[in-house]
Amino acid sequence: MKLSTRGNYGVRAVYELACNYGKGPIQIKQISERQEIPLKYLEQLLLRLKKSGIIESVRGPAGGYVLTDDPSNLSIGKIFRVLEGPFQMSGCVQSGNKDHCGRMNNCISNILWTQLEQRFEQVLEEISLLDLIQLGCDFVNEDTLNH
Amino acid sequence: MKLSTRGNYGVRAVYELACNYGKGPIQIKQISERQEIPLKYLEQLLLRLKKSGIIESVRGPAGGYVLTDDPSNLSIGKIFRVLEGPFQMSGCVQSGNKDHCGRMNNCISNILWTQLEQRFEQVLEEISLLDLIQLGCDFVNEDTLNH
DNA sequence: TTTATACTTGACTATTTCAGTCGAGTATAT
DNA sequence: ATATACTCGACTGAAATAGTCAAGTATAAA
Repeated sequence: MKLSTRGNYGVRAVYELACNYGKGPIQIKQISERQEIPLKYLEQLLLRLKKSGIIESVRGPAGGYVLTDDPSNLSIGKIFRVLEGPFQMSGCVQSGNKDHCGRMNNCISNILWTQLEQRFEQVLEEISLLDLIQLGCDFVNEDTLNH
Repeated sequence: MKLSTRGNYGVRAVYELACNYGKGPIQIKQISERQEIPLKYLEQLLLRLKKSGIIESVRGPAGGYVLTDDPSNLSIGKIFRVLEGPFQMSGCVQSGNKDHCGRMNNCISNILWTQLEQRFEQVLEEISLLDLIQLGCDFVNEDTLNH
C-alpha cells in the first residue's frame, strides 16, 4: 500500500508557502533546495496545484508562488487529491460512483470500499497546513495529530 | 491514491472462506467463479495468504482452502498487509522506521507521515471478516461501518 | 495402484504508472 | 533590452501491476 511521492512532495512544497503566507512569493528554486525536491519535477507538481487554485504564481523577477488562501483553510487532503487523485480501493468502485459493474449486488466491495475510501479521505481532511506550521518545522506534536 | 486489486481480491476471496468457516474446505475454482477473480492470479494470492498463516490448504480431491481462525479474529487490515505490504506514505518514512534519511530533522514528513500511516492501518484494523459476514452479502449497513 | 483432483511453484509478459529529465517558450520587473 | 522566473510538451528508464503459462507434487477414491 504505497502512495506516490507526489503527495509527499506537494505537502512539503506547500508547507514552505504556508510558512511565508502574507509575505510575498517564494521561488520554486528555493522550495526545491529547502525541501530537496528535484526542480523540474517540482515544476510539474506546482503547476497542477496552481491549476487547481490552491496556489498562485507571480511571473518575472522576484516572482514565485503564493498560497491563495489562509493555511487554516487548506487540508493536506486537498493537496493529495490534486496530486494523486481520490482514494480508490479498487478500479470498479469510486467514492460517489453509482454505476453498476455487473456484479455490484453480490460484491462485498460495493459499500465497503466506498466506506474505506471516505474514512481515509477523512483522515487527510482533518489536518490543515496551519496545524503543520503550528506544530513546528522540526518536530510534530503527536498528541495533536492523534487528537 | 490507488490501491492495487490484490487487497480487494484477497478480502473477497477470504470472505468466501469465512462464510464457510467450520464447514470444510472450499476450492480455489469455486472462489474464482463466485468472486470473478482470474484463477491463476488467485492462486498466487491464496498462496501468500497461506504462507502468512491466515488460511490453510487441503490437497487432493475434495481439498481446498480453509480459514485458520475465527472470522472475528481476522481484520481486513491483516489481509491487506499480507498482499500489499504496510502503508507507506513515502519512500523514506515507514511506520516504526527510526533510521535517519539525512534531512530527517527539518522534514515535516518525520512524524506526520508515520501518524497518517498508523491511522490508515487503524481504519483497516477495525473491520473484521465477521463484520462483513454479519452485514450480509448483498448490502453493507453503513451505520456499522461508520460506527 | 492407478487416476482424477486440487494445490504448488517458477518463469514469463504486456501495460501502466512513477519519477524524473530536457528543451524551448512566455511573461515581467528593472 | 535583459535577466529572471514561471509554463508547457515531449521524452525516458525503472518498477509495479495484473495477469498468463507450463510444469510440477500431494492425496482421496476407484
